[in-house]
Amino acid sequence: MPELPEVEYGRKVAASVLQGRRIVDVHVDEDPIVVDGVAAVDVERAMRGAKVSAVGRRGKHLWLELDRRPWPTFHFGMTGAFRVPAEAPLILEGGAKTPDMTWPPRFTKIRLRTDRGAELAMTNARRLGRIRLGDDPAREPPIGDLGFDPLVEMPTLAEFRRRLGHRRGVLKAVMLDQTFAAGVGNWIADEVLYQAGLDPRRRIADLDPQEQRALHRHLKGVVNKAVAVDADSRRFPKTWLFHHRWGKNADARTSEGMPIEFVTIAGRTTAWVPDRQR
DNA sequence: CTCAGTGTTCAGTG
DNA sequence: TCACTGAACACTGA
Repeated sequence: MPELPEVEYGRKVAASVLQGRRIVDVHVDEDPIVVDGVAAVDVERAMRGAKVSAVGRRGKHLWLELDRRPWPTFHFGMTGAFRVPAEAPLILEGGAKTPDMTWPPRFTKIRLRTDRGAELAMTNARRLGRIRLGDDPAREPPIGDLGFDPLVEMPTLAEFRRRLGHRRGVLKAVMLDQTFAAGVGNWIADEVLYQAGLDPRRRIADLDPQEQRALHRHLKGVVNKAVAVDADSRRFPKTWLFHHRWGKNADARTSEGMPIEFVTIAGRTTAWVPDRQR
């Protein structure tokens, strides 16, 4: 459940179960997603019996704020989600055609239960996710190294321009850089550049003030809108590129009938509309 | 059998 | 130092 809006939805799901509750039982799989010399039992020990005051998020990272240290942190990688029973996942994992409503769901890596009997699971089909422990995760790497979070700490236009001034690279690469804007991933980067009317191959240093303003406005706009609808893509505006970018069809077109091009930039498939992006 | 994918990191090059 | 590329990680279905 990769980008900022999907992770924010995961934060809300976890908070709905955990906030103010005590974790009475937890099972963590011994799996490569548990890293940095941490064993599954270490994560279990950190969580079992602890009371959760809040679920934090910055960019694509989540953590549990407990009444003792260390705190567990979570990253979903290319796939993954926090799940609760009887609630359909936001994104289908493992190439599923229909929502997996079994419990525990396929690809579960962590399961826990609270003093109210509520359950939460973390899934991670492709196992590129990460679980760590930290004494103050928001300030330690990797979370401490992140740039601004566009949902909760979107800079003013003046500050945004100042930060752009420190960057070289092409637009798409800068948008994907987590030390610039935390939580922007492949589809958000493309959506923002599409709405801002900017060619993803352009150099950041070549933007004029109006183009900088468009980038600022649409970054804020796309993230806020996606979060406002709980990252449910069926409720994204019909005009968004998002609805037409998947599958890499040679004849893919926007809602206005403009052809969509697919190129690789910064190592990622980039969907853009030459008729609209300069 | 091959390939790509809503992500990150690391080694190597310029 | 910085920008950039390609590979690696890991899994699944088209």
